[in-house]
Amino acid sequence: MSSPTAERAKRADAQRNIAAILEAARDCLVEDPDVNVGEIAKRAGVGRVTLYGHFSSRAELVDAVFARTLEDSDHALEAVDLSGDPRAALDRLIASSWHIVDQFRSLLIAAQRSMPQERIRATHERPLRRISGLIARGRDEGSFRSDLSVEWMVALFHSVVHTAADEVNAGRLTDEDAPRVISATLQAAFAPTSHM
Amino acid sequence: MSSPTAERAKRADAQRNIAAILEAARDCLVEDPDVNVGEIAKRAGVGRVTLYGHFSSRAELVDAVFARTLEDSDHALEAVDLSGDPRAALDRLIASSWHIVDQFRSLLIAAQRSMPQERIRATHERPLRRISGLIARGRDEGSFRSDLSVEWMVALFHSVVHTAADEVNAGRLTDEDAPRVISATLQAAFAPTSHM
DNA sequence: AACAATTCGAACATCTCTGTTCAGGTTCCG
DNA sequence: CGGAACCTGAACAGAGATGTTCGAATTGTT
Repeated sequence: MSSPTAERAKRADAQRNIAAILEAARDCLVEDPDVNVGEIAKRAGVGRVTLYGHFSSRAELVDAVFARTLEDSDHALEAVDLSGDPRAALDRLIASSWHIVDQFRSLLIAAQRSMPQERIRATHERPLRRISGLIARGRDEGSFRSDLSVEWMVALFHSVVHTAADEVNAGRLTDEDAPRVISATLQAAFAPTSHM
Repeated sequence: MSSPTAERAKRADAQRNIAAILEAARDCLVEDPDVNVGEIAKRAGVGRVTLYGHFSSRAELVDAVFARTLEDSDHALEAVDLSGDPRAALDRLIASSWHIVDQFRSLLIAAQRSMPQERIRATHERPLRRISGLIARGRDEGSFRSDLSVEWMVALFHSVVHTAADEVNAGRLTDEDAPRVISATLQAAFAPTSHM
């Protein structure tokens, strides 16, 4: 039954350990982007050697955690209704994106230190497309300005949400205020220019 | 003549070397925030031991380079006329800040990896005050919106300029377009809300 | 029960970087 | 010119981290 190329299914305990390692790695990396492999193994309740048996290098582990997190995030974003008035949709997207970014800010830093830029970008592709799609539609319908490139507006979206996360982290902004502030900023930045 | 607390003046060759090290360190850190001490010494045309004779640790050297760069930047910003229409002043400030941030983006990363957050913030104090002052005045005069905190607007200023630098670095924005895009973004984000 | 897959810790090999020591040479400064 | 300050390269010590090897024990699968 097993095709020549298909690897034999892992044993149950191996699968459990892999899952535990991924979960522990995510937790550890969120706390400290420079956490070492030993710490991750310990938190996963597993020997360091076992970890290396499943992930041949630290970079590979970080990549796996990062990719999986982006997948999860994209799945969460799938539930957001992006139809209707683009401005309202933008607010909904902000509300949902905010917590995700805030939560995994440190994980992104870890990724930036061990993964090539293109790989990080590629991993972001699907969530990026959601934002990009909404912005493009908003422009077409005249709800958003057209004198700035979609790419820039996407970058701005990212940037503003991230900045809010940093400000919360620094104690200069509260958790509850963040979505409102982000929204007030982006809605103004995206609005069509009056004098055209 | 030398007071008890005053250190004896360094010898001329020592002063030259210190200057060479600072300059080399700035160049190296701009190219690679993780550059090692040996590389910096080599570029300064000096032995590693000599470097450690003047800076007792890598962190101290990074701090010195960073502080000096911020000083230089602040001095450059001093020439910018921040009086008159706040909107026009903002544009002038953007034009001047843009190149500085673009140039020393990598240096900031190096600082973030070896200096405590408060120290980085403290080093930014003077340039930060310029921005903050302009924004406050613009708000008072009704040129800028008042429904967002000055702190947030300052953070946004930083963030947008930085994002532009990243986008240029990634090839998604050209060097010449950057100031215009930054300005178009910030002016919109700072403008008073119409429906108040 | 038997076999293979998996795990374990401890030890090992390496690498890279930081920071120090030393002994001898060079440069400055009065 | 004489002494102190300074520089030098090489070598050393040490901290961490990654990744590997080993033999023995354990656990899943059939």
